[in-house]
Amino acid sequence: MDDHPVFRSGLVRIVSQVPNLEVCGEAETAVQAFGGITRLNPDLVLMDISMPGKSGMELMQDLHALKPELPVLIISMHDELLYAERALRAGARGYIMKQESPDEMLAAINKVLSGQVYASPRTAATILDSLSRPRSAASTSVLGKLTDRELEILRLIGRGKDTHQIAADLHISLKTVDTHRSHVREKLELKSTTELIHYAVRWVADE
Amino acid sequence: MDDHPVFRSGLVRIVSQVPNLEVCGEAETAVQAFGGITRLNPDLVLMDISMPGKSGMELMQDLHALKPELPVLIISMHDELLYAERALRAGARGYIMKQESPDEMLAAINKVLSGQVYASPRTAATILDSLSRPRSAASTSVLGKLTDRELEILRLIGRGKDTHQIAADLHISLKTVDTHRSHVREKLELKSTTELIHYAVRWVADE
DNA sequence: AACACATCTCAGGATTCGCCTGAGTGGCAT
DNA sequence: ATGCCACTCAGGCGAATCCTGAGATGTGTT
Repeated sequence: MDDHPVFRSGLVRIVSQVPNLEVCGEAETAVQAFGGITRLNPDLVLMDISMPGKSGMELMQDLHALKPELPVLIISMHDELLYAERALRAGARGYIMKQESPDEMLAAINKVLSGQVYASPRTAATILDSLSRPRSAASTSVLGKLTDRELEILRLIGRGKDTHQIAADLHISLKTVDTHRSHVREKLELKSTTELIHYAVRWVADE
Repeated sequence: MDDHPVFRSGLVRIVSQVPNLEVCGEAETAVQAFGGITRLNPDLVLMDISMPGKSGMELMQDLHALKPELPVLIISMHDELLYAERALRAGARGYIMKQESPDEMLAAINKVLSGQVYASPRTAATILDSLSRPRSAASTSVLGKLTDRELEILRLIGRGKDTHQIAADLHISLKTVDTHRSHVREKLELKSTTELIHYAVRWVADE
């Protein structure tokens, strides 16, 4: 699943070239993906987590709750260790970046299919490192203190969305978005709304 | 040029399917692209620009300085009118989003190849609208429409100051700052406060 | 099983903020 | 002198924000 048709086309081609692999379905949105997965019952799901509207992370969690044994490989466009860790924690079996070569993509796919977990060496090293030092790092950055939902809202704020749009996108109450905003402001020690937006925009700018 | 090999692969396939189109080279980085373009002398360049990094924008300008007549179609992952306008101003002949379908990609490519400028209907409408308002011919940018005071306010907003701080800094009434803000919003056609801050922060970021 | 804890969700009320209308002053050009 | 523009500010109304509190769910602990 990916909301970039051309990228998806390229990925399908790469996967199809391998004899024992076959693409049984594609999806552009979270709902399409969910429907397709329940209907087609695939052996593996390739998923981009940076998608418009619904959070890919949320879909990841729902999917994992529905089919815990279904391996999912996350294909992300950002090199965020933060995302990788959260994705794996949400039940993903692998995390790879869009920048990677087709060969590396196939390697990741095969590894996940065989039951192993895939992560780039750098990602793996950092995650293992953070596990060995549970509390000291306290998350390399203040952003680590934020929950998945809070991080998602911060990202949407950074993209220029106001509270109403965010509520609509996430299908939750305006009041809920409000609460998340407050928590983000509190955790990040931002005094005003302006500072919050300022921080969010700058953070999103250097994803 | 794109730093996502799989996306590039998909794009190459789509372009290759059209009889009279041929891909003569690919590049992953700016330097590769520059070398390839001077060596292969293509009729058209398809380029992804990761705007936040700003390097794509600079490359666009350099490229245009080197070969002003070479048409460039920007493929961006951002649905940002601000980016589209900047890209076209930097010499690009078209601006399309990664979310678009292969058909739309081909339509854009053909349009640019035939010498026309491509932009999505929404993007085109906004840009044309801004051009249809005569105003001072001296202003190459929408920012030119702003008065000195308004520009100053916008800069302070971009630095993360809220209305109260700005009023204090400038030793004027909160209401006056309020009025300036309204005028800025009006001239820049920004719908909400969030968009205003969003615009301001990014403008300040690449002063 | 019982418990504490975190997360996500939402509401009500107090307050502030943003937005719109209107308006006064001073500079500058025709 | 007149018109235009930039800058300044106030009042009022609706909207957004901030704070407090709280229910539901899931997770991990004892």
